[in-house]
Amino acid sequence: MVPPQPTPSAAVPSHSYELLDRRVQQWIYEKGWTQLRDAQERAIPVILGGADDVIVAAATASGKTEAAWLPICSALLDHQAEAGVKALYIGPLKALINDQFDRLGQLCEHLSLPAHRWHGDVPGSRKAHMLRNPDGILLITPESLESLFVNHGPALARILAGLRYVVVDELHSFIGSERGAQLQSLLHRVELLLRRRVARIGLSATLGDFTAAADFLRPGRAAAVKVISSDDDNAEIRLQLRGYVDSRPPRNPPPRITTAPLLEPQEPEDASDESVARVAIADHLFSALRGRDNLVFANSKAAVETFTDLLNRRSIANRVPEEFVPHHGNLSKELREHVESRLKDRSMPVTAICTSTLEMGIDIGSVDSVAQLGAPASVSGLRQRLGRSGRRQGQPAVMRLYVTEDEINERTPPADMLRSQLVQTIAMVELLLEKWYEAPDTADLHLSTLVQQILSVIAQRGGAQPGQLFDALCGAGPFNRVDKTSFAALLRSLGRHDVLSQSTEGLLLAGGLGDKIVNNYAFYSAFTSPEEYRLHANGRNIGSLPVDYPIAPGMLLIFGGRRWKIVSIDNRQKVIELTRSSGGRPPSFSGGGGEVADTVRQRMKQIYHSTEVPRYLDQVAQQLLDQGRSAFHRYHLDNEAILDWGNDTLLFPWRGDRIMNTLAATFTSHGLEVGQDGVALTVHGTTGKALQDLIDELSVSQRPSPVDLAAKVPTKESGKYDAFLDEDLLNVAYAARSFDVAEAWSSLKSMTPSRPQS
DNA sequence: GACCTGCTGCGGCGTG
Repeated sequence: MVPPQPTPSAAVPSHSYELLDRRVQQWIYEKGWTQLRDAQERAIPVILGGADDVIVAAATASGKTEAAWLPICSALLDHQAEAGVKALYIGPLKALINDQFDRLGQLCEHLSLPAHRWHGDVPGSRKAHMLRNPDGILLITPESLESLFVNHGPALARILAGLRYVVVDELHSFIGSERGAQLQSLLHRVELLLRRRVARIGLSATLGDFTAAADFLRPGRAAAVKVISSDDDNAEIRLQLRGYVDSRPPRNPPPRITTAPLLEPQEPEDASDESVARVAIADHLFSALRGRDNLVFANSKAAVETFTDLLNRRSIANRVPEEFVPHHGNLSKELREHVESRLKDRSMPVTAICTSTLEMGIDIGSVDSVAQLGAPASVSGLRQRLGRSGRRQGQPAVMRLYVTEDEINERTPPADMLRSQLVQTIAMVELLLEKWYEAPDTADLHLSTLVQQILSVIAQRGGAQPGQLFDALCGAGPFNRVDKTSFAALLRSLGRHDVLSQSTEGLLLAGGLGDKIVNNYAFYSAFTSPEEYRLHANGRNIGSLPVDYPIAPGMLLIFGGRRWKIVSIDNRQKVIELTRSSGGRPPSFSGGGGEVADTVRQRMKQIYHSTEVPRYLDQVAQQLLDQGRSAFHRYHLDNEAILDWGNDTLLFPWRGDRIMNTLAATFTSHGLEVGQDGVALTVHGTTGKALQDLIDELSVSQRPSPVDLAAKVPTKESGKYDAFLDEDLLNVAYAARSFDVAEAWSSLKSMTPSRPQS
């Protein structure tokens, strides 16, 4: 006799489980789950309610996506008869959408709920099928959703007719960026199209600021967003900060990689001009990481290539398998997928040397340790990187940080004497341990993305009245910080550039240039990308290279962890043909960096003042910290902000980059020549006395308007469509994005010696 | 000294 089967409801006894549809319970039961995870338990009743916007903040691999899908699928089963797509999932990466599609697919199949994915790599036939049979769940990128508005505008209301939920995955990756502004606009336009509100569900593992995240998810109604934060991430953290002193080898003059990305042939062994510190770091990485799975984060693509090459040559010299592989955004999809599959495969140890490409997204499980080469760019990035290790039960998160400072000689500038890279790294580690993260930067007006959205709404509706556009995008929309006057100026500016034209009835249409822009596939993204050459080797595409310096056949190159020689360059097809070689140099990539936060700089000053030595410093790092503190006191930076340095004067405000930028622009507008150099401003050709006089004068003067200050900055274009904006608009945008006049003035006041009232 | 992400529609051709 067969023993009675336990019912699904007996398998996972909990209140939330009981709320789920019987078919979803059945699926959970068949998966063999014995209980729901904390995030799931708490998210299910809220999401099933269907009316609330929700943020689910929980560590990766904590069942966060199921916390959304179990109740969503459960709710959708009640509305299967309705037409149209019922849930949208928006993901920042194609690879993430593919991952989710595979995982969600099992559940959906069990429930007979259709699931579709839509991004650039999905075949047109699948897309056509979705358009004919819109139903179930649609997994899509923001860019592809944009393309639906542009190319299927009239049909979109029908396609999305049954929409009840929008899920935004990796919510943090969108906040504050042009892409985030685009996403907000798309979500708002979906609701305008359907003439009703649709519940939004944001998922993230690293949100530093729930209020900012809620305000991003539902602008203006952040207080109503329900936040489910599941903090069961208490893995032990093991840190080591290793210091290195770089001395140039005795060759004259020392060649510098940054000035000559591709050099003539040279000896294949460790180039004799390779920095002493790099060689020592590579030696340590080789001995510490080999035989295990690790991620090594470098701060640039060039550094990724350099270290992969150094490590591979150590593998060859030691006759051991090559375990070190590069991963960055310019490598071909094939090479990157190869690295990703090697990381997922536990049978062979592998260490990926990477940029931020492996910070988030695809699920590569947990690695044994993480290394950071050079001072981290941000505390939140550091947290994200650390979180890649220690994700298996009972395993600590292990991170080694490698910081290099230059050897001191008679010409060493004060910023290097201060060992500021090391101190910045310590400040960031301390803040990380205190669970502080940078607040997302939401000051930008995103005018470039507003231009894109104006063109998109016009394409969607076949034209629009200026008032309609303002209402749809600015008034109640996500660009609500752009007022009517600025919006009118923006439209006029676009008209002058032939981006927009206006019919005699006042209807706005795309102009000649606007038409070309909308009808090119590059229109759908809100961000720019440089023109690049494809790199071919033996008929295979191995990646791409921005070419903004002279190149010629015969030149050598390190790329994808291997050494190459350029055979030919096809300027028309934009293809560089390569062949294997024994020498080479890593290429140079140009790109923007991050902004060091105010809190980090203020913490740096505290560290200089303190005598405490963090336990995670190795011996060299301790010596470097000691040297930095000695220099700090020797320069009297504990009491003074100004330091005479030859013909120049250095200013140390110990404030974030935005405030430093505001101070620099202020001094420039008073006729001074100012350079921004990490922790210091270098004021050229002036004395400390003269600078102090100016600071005293400024601190009691009226603060300038940020927009007037921006008018004096020569280059202000940064967004994709900034070229179509008039100077006045660029000034407003630049001021919002790059200045903090109030804090800059408070900094000036603090650098004024307090004088007794006479 | 400086990262990452994304991308339509259509015509033409070959194959089952």
